[in-house]
Amino acid sequence: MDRISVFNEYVRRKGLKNTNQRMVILETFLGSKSHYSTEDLYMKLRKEYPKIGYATVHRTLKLFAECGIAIELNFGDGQTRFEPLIADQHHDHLVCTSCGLIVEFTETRIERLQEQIASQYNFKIERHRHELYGLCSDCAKKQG
Amino acid sequence: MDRISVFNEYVRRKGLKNTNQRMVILETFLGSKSHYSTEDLYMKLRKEYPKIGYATVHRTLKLFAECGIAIELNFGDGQTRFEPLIADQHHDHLVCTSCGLIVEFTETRIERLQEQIASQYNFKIERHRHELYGLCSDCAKKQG
DNA sequence: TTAGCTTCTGAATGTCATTTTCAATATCCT
DNA sequence: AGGATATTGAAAATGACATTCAGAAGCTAA
Repeated sequence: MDRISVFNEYVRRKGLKNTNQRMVILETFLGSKSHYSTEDLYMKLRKEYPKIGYATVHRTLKLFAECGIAIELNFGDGQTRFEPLIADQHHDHLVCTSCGLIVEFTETRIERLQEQIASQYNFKIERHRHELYGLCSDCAKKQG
Repeated sequence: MDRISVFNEYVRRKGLKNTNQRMVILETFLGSKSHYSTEDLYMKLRKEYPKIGYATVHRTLKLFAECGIAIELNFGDGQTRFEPLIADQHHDHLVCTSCGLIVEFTETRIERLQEQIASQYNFKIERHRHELYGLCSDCAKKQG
């Protein structure tokens, strides 16, 4: 089931309504590989739909996270970012602390070790966050 | 060098001053295993030192992070927490999403894999964040 | 020790992302 | 279509964090 269907399904099940704004936001959100903050997406949408409200964008992004087609990311810069999520395609992030570049990685060996740790402590893991912060190759060159 | 000395050293080197409030905050901060938010520590201190200000607690915690005797943690609940840090004793966290329990873990195999990933992408890692979210054994029992 | 300079403190205020409110509007169901 | 209910967008509220400022306290040199 694609993400648009997942969203529609969720909206129906919850007795919510399917509005133009939500569709427009969804399409724009899915049609990019970016990690949008509310601000980012709002600015992008405003070019084509000047009447759209900031609060609507924000509420809709939260809704995406709620229904599982997006996840909230928080890299500690005081801005929550939202990332379109593909079912069963988990990944983690490398974040350049200089230019803000975000690179995704997956490492199944780490995932397995996580499970071991969880069972050691009798935790039932729901999700995790794993971020590596440092300089990307370009910034490392520039800044020594 | 213990953490009090590290702090005093830092204060001296930076031309800052050694005040009563800072000492009181430092002692309380180090004398607990908690992961304090500014609010938490402020409330705790207030019992014994009612005149201490929120801003002072907050500024001092930032100072601890600055001089390396604490790190800022962010578990995505909108509150920055500060953790007393022991030099060379890095660890990551298991966080119970139900009761808020925080358990620390270390796993050198994961650390090694991280380094491999970083070099794959030509990143120069400065720090990382690795958190596993889920239910602790108690909450898992209670909530099924 | 004191004078004099600098930093610190605490209360108040500012800032910024996010959330809520509310009246007008749009959607959905029958 | 009619009517109940959710949504929208502008504005205001919230909450964590940061800054300001005047008075207080720490530091340094003589």
